[in-house]
Amino acid sequence: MLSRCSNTIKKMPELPEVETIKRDLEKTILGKKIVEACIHHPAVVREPGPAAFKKGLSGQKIANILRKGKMLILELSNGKALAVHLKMTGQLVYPGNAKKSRVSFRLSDGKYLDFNDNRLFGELRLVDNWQSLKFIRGLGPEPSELNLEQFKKMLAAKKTKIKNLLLDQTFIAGIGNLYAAECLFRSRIHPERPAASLTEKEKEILFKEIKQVLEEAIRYGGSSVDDYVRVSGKRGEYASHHRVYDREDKPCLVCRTPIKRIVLAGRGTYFCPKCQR
DNA sequence: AATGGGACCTGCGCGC
DNA sequence: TGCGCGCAGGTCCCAT
Repeated sequence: MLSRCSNTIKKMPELPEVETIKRDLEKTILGKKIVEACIHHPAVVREPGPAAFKKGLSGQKIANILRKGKMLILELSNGKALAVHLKMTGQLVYPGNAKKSRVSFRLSDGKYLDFNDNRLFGELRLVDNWQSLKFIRGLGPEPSELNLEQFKKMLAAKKTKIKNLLLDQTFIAGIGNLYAAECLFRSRIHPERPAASLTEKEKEILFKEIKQVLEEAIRYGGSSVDDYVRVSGKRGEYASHHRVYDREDKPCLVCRTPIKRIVLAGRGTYFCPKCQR
């Protein structure tokens, strides 16, 4: 039997974590100017080239900060935007030390905003028009902007497994592997159920749980399982509220049945085989 | 057309 | 004790 310790699990920031970072950034760096971008590892700068990236950022005020799904957008005073995707191990830390960062931004207050990213999956893009980014254009609706009727319509005729659908950013924005597991557990829905097979009642419950879990996680500052930290470097406090994620073989918190782990869409999927049908 | 799997990466736990 | 393998996951891309 494979056993996984919880600290081997890498978890990327999902909607609640990125939203927490967005709010932290609003409190700390909004309105400040980027004096200089120091690129320590060019791989994370996806567009444009390093020179144009530095030039386009230099002297620009951070005018507005938005989140779209798991993507952060920093709108700049020159009309361009810095789009940031943290992927799995990306972090934005302020004030940083500019030492282990992939890119650090020296701000007008003399401090650094560090972009850290062990695994180099993260993406920084300086663009003229963030709305036209392919990822943004493909994004499904934000859970918070969705009503029940729309959600029901979206599920209709979908034969895909419900878990896979929740992970699909073009279907709904911001849910990742951890929150998909938590939402389905609380809704008592088996992750492999074809989406369209959910009863009206189940669709209502799932809709409600998605909103509730995400809101709750935001209130706790997100889930720090491994790499995710808040802008201050502090951990999010939601992980202790997880009920099913990363609990393989541990007793279900409702019925004591051992939690099962299967692989769906290449992702570890945790569920209670008794509660979730 | 929808679905699935590999690539991209690195750090860490575990097995030998 | 030490080393190397396999796994973790979001998104893109390609094959079926």
